Amino acid sequence: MSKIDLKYLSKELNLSVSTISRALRDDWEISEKTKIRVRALAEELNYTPNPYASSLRRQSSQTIAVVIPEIANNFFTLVINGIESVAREKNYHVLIYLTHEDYERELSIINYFQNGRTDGILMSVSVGTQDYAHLQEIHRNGMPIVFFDRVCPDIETTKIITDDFESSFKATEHLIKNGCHRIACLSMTDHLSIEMKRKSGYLQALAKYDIPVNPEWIIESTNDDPLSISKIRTLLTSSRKPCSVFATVEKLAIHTYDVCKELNINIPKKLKVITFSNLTTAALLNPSLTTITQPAFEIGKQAATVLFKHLDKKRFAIPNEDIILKSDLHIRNSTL
Amino acid sequence: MSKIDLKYLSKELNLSVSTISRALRDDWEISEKTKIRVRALAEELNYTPNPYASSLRRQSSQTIAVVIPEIANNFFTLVINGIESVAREKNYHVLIYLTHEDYERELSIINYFQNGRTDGILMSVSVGTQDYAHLQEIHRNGMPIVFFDRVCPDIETTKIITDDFESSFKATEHLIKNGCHRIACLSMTDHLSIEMKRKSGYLQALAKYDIPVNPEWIIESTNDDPLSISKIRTLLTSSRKPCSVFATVEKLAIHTYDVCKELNINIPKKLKVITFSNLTTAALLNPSLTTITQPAFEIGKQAATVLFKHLDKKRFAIPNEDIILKSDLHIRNSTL
DNA sequence: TAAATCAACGGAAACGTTTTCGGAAATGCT
DNA sequence: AGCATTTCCGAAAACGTTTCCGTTGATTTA
Repeated sequence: MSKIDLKYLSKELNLSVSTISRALRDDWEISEKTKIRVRALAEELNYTPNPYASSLRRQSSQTIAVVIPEIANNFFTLVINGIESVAREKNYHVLIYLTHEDYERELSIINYFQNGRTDGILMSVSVGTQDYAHLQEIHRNGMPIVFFDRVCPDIETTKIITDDFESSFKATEHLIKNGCHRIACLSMTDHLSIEMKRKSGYLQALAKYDIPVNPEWIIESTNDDPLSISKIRTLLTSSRKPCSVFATVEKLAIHTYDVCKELNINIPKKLKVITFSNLTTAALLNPSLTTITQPAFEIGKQAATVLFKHLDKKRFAIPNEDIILKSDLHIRNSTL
Repeated sequence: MSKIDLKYLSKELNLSVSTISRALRDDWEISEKTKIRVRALAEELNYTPNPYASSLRRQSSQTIAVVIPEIANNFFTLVINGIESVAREKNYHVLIYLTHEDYERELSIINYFQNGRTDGILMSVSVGTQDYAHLQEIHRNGMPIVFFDRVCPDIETTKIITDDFESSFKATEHLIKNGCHRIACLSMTDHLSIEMKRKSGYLQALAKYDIPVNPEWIIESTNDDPLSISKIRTLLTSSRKPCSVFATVEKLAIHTYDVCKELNINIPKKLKVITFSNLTTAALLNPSLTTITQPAFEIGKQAATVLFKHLDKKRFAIPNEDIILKSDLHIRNSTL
């Protein structure tokens, strides 16, 4: 096939290019009769408009960008599913960018967006970023952003989050009520909003039950897996070891399982484990894993919905508010 | 910020638009002195070219599309990671489209691509498609496609696959050698190339050991989870039940675990399970799951590499060949 | 020294849409 | 009938790049 564009259709039908264009967009200035003719031929030749010409002229790309730290992670894939479910309905396209938790990558990705490649951004910031200037700038320049889960609190936009403080509190309380007072907390970093909230939920629960805080049991890890594992190994072999672990991210709980297997530490007898996780196989693990599960699909859906509400009607400014969804606590054998 | 484009830069520097454009692309017709001036200002004002204008003019989008059945699946996310690792290096953007295993969706997605939105396609076909006309057509129209895992054999292009027949044969043989002759085979559909190969590996192994085939033990499922589960339940409660299960896809093995838990069937004592899977937690399951693991990241990397070899040099036609990577058999407790 | 080459840049067309503006024909109104 | 609307459509500008082609002044060549 040679390429078929509006010009070709117009030649074929003895109509002007503009008439064709309007007929296809169902403009009221075009008679029903010609609309039908045009549509018929367009259908027959399988005409599809050139998205770049269209985007250039309309100054809108019909595309949204999703910026996430990683993709081999059930939480984020479910979020993507949620986003995609509404993007598809709106006939938008979804660009996915991975920061790999790295600040430099995040920076260069955001820079890509300076010139209209995308109509809006849905984002979860990476652990590596401590400076939000790049986000501030692109937001100031008028690019709509909606954050989810790992948000940037200083930017005036909607953030879709979960009740991290409360569920961390509950999780820790759950461990305490099961008779465990020596609770370690495994987290990634201190710079993420969610990590801070989760940790303070943990601390608050300890405080409520007058349990002293042991700083050695508060582990801060990075994205470096071997390092995390060795930190966990050190923790579990120290003379003053904890009897349970509260992990703020799934990966650290999995590492804990690995280390326990290696060291022959029985879960839950010697160590109880609870974690934030969207693992589909949590119930099938040995032992089944107690999790705090975020409504990931719903998070993606809500984030996309807010963004599209703005994209549909530009007059609707994205409100500066937090939308807080509830996580579920699934009690399983790892905390028995 | 007002938008800064070539025109703005040209006004600012008293140069023509074309000179600016060429200076930024490091054209040899521009003197080093002006190049430096132009670059300096562009840098200072953080100029980024409008991708749509550029794509429209150059008739190339710097974008590749990845079409996969689903994303909440470790195999595909690892493939995406592989693809992204090379796309990033080439400064290409990655659009991701999900078919949800549905033929209609796949059709409409492929139709999106008729007009230059993407420079090439990396694809794994969905279980729902039995007619490849849409793929044939877009390929005939000159769109580069590279298939991976679930390929379309009739299209003359490169396909990145794994040694499905051999590893299925080995997997089945592994069960046989562990003393199990009543082996069921759980698969998704008969229409996918990989499913056929996996099943024939299974059949061939049975044949080698003179084990009769029991058609009731060859279950064909769909993407409908409840249906799959009920089929598995029926299988495991029938009077003539198998003593082991070979699953061609991860999800069916997980369903099997679920059903066994529900019915209190001990794995591996009453039922052995082996499956194709990229689950990160396979070793932590109860019992740990024996898997055939495909080199997913490498598959993505190779697929992207072949595509970019063509995109870099159009004279390099994508060869019509199969690139076969090896899967690994990880023997764990579920087949003890 | 005249012609030819060359380096460095500008003008304008082109990519395929969308949209503004305007105009001819058809229709409605008094 | 005469005028004002309305209906339907075409011409052309615009979106921001890239690239073809031309131009100018300087340098080289015969």
